[in-house]
Amino acid sequence: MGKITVSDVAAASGVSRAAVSLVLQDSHRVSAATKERVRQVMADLGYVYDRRAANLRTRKSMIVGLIVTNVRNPYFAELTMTIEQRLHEAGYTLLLGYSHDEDDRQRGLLATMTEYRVDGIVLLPAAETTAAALAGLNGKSGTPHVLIARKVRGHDADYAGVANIKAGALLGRHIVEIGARTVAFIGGPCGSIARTERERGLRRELESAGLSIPIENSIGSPSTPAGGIEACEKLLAQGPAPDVIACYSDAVAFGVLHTLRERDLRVGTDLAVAGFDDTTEARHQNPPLTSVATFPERIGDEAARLLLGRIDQPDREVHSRIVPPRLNVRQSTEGWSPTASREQSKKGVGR
Amino acid sequence: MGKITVSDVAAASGVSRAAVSLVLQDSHRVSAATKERVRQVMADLGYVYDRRAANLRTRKSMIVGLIVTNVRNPYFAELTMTIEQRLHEAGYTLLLGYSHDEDDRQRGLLATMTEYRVDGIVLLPAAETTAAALAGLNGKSGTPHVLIARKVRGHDADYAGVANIKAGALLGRHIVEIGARTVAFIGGPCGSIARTERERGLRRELESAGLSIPIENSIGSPSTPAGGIEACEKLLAQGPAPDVIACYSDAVAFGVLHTLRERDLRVGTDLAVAGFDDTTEARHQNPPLTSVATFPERIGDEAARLLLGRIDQPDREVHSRIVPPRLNVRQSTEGWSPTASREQSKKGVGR
DNA sequence: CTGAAAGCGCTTACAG
DNA sequence: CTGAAAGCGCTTACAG
Repeated sequence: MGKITVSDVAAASGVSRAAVSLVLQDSHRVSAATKERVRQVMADLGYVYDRRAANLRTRKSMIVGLIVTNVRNPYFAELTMTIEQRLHEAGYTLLLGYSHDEDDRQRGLLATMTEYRVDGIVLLPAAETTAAALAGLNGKSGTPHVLIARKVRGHDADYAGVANIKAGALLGRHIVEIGARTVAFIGGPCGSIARTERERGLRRELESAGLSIPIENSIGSPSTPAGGIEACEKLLAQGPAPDVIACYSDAVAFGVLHTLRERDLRVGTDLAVAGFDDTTEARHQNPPLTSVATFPERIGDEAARLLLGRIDQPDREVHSRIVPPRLNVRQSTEGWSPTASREQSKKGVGR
Repeated sequence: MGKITVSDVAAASGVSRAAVSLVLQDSHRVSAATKERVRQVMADLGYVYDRRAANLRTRKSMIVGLIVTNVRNPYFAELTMTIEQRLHEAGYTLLLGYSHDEDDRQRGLLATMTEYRVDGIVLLPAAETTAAALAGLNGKSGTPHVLIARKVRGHDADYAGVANIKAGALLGRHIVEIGARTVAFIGGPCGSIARTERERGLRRELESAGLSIPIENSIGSPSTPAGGIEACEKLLAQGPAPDVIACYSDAVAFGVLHTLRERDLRVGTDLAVAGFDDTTEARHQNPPLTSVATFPERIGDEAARLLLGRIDQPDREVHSRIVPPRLNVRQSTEGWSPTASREQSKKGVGR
């Protein structure tokens, strides 16, 4: 009943412990006959390999840490799935933690993973992460790691993410093209680089056409439907709805659509709404939601590739992989036009 | 640059390795002064505790394995988040794997986790899991584990899940009450216990009111929006839409809503649609979706509790925690009535 | 192709 | 309160 070890297997099959270890690794230094015999003994005894011991000895762990803020967000769920898939293919198992966007929690998870001597870490940084909090990862006893989706100012590390300024600009141009005059940018964590960059791209294109987003029309929130509802209500409380509500993410947009429905504002007619990420749910909305695709599978893929590369060559130069976004136009903006909207106003709808 | 170990710390602080170990555990057998000195040395040297070595020695791991099929499904995402939270609070770290509903993959993950000597495993079994595939978990060198969401026929283990028959019955009664005559049950993995049970409860209530679900109106699919679209198209190809489409899950229902919209069938007027799980998205649909809540947070909570109990007492009797479901009625069924629907048919809408 | 010995980095009695 | 010794279960040169 006590755990069976290589020693037990060695004794029962009449070979040395080293020989058993070689069988475990399917070494060609052991005859086929011996291998078979030893394996039979293992099966009979119910031997189970102990990777912890093996890893301690070989100084590898074949474990990678994955820290994300939250997986209720389908975008992060997709990212997580892809990364697990790629690292699994490379023979790694994942140690998982959710930071809930809390710096303390993230710090604890990083410490734990370091103490387990993971071979590498994939980190989607909590919103307020400082370079100081990650400094330990780059020190002499650091851990190979890659940041995803959010960069951390002042922290030099491999990074995979989407071109957020470009993403904002794509939507900005589209807004100009449909002839909108008034625009709001809603949702997303206020300080975050991703939000800042999307807004910057958006404003750049709008301004080149003489449009702008009044400061009170840029409203942050958590990147969730609930956040979208809250931000949208704040926006509508300020005055008449703008021509376009650009949402930080599809998740936010879902909440916005909900709120607008409750107010009997017809999306795609009375006003236009768009999101970012292009989740599956976006095209299943009513009306289907215009969204800027940010390709979590590709980002996950690049992140896994970067990490494997760095584990292999810890001292190589730092790389960034920036995935280009794509605008997918759907009914939620396509249906809107300045005329249609103005007619509505005349009929008194829209307020 | 070579890794700093307890020996290095001991040498640098002039105490024995045992003493350093005791400091690490904050033992009262070491004086405060010594502790402070040793800790200072650790900080100066950049010492990082090696949990693998410690765990090897103490024969614990403080790691729990979590295997779920997929986390794109928001229901599973919520379950995962809750379990991580509870186990984290209890001091455990999670080893994660996605089975993608594949038996082979699941088998591999279970083997890996066993080899890492996890203290326990939380398993959301792949759809086709057999008792034989899990037999190893119950053997003499087994691992404490708990099954969630899906039972496995013939495998005796702790289990946390929702009362699926009851859930089906709740929806069945509601369907009878709104006066529907024709019903379909759409989506969900065909062989699975969850689907079978939800359908059984549904049929029981319908039959007690003289209604039934024709065999060709029970159509399986993956539990995703895409699965819902596929199953719904199959259903509509067979003839006129039924009064009610009961969907295996909200995920399936989202696909069904999408398909019905494309066919210009008005949900909540021409016909009724309902789902299971009551995800946040359900109440943000247009119209808001009637759904039977299945409380993933509560199931995750119970699962964590069961696992911790079993890790503590490996030989205790097997427990099941069955969470009662709740029906949340919304516009997608509430708006429908036999009359409204009949008027539609006369106008030629609905085909 | 095989065996005896050392060691990965920790903890735990045990004796002082 | 501290130290010397053994050991967790594996692998890796090294010598045969």
